Amino acid sequence: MARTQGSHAGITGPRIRDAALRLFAEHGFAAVSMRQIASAVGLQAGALYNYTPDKQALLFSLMKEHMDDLLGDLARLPSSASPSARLEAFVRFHIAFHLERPELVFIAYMELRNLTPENFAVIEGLRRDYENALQRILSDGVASGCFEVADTKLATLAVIAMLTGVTTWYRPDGRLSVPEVQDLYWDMVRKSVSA
Amino acid sequence: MARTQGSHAGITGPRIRDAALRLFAEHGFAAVSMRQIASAVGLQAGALYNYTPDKQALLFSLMKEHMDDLLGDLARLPSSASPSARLEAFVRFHIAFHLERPELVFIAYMELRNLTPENFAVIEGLRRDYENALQRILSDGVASGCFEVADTKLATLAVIAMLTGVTTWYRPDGRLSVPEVQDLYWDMVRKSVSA
DNA sequence: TCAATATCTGAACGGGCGTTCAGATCAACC
DNA sequence: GGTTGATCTGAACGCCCGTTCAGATATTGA
Repeated sequence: MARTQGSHAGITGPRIRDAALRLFAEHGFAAVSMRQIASAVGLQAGALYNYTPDKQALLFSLMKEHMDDLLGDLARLPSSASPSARLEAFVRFHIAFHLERPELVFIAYMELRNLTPENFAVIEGLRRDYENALQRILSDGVASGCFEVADTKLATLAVIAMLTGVTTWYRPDGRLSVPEVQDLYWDMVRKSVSA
Repeated sequence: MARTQGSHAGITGPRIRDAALRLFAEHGFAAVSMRQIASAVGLQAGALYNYTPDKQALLFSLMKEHMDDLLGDLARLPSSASPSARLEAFVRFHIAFHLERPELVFIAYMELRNLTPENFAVIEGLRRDYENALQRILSDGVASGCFEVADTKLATLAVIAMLTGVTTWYRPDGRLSVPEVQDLYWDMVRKSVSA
């Protein structure tokens, strides 16, 4: 027998993932070469193919894991509270989650068109699951009379777009802390769907 | 003497611009080659260089003209009305303008990182001018008591992000007309900044 | 009609691309 | 300590890249 697992596989794999994440976020998927990724990890390009079947799979796995994390964490939010409390929890969660991983968020939004049609369909389905979770909250709130929203689908997309925009300007060393940002966005969202 | 102007220049130039616009929007700047653009216009790649010094200038001119159009049209909105009326006009204008040119909007948001630092600074400056116009409206409204906004800078970015998101889902043959979309977004924005 | 010149072609330049693979290297188990 | 197999190198494959430019082509003013 020999090694049951590659001795470096457990280290090199994540390092490749991190390098690809950083480079894709900075320059874009199409503008980053496998040789650049390999160089960032201290490898030759060929060695990458011990860890990914091809460049496309590298992008897809980053986006897929990101969406799985997003939906997994979302599912842990309390679902029995009032629509207003659930909406507040959603807003605060969305902001915190996205600010914790700006590079993944950037990739997940910008590189959709670089996915193969099959991979795109998978990510798009997960994205829709996420949107549906918010739409459910808004619908419940409208049904119970605590929200007044003319079109829950449009409101869902509007709220998500507004919240996700935080990643384009927030800086950890900036004027506002994360809780302050959460408070400010929650105040706007709360009013925008209020009766 | 000979031709005072190239007989095709007035036709080929815009055709190159349009092809580049379409291809950049569909595949991304980095993923589109000069040969693809030339082929879409029925030329060899070398001929493009009669119309643009290089690929970067092609991207920059698209984005620069887009921002100039945006700011030019914005300046035509009435500026003497009440903050509330000015905000409504801004919201309706932003939606209509962006839905009329989804490809340019897409490029202007997605390809910023493919600009040279100098070109990026120019576009970023114009973008800030646009944001400042909205922030002025919000500040005036806060000063006159008709708006209640805790942080006008954050609210500015939040509103723009929310409105621009319309381009990611709106389809001309979809469920909602442009005026309906404008009404729905204006309703949400109005409430989100209300006192 | 013909000279002038705007426009375009076609080939070339040096270089980088994603991917493959034979063989070198090296760590873990017997 | 030798064997095994995971890991990696280095070279190669065919192809495409942005850009340049000499020369062909096309159109207009004279």
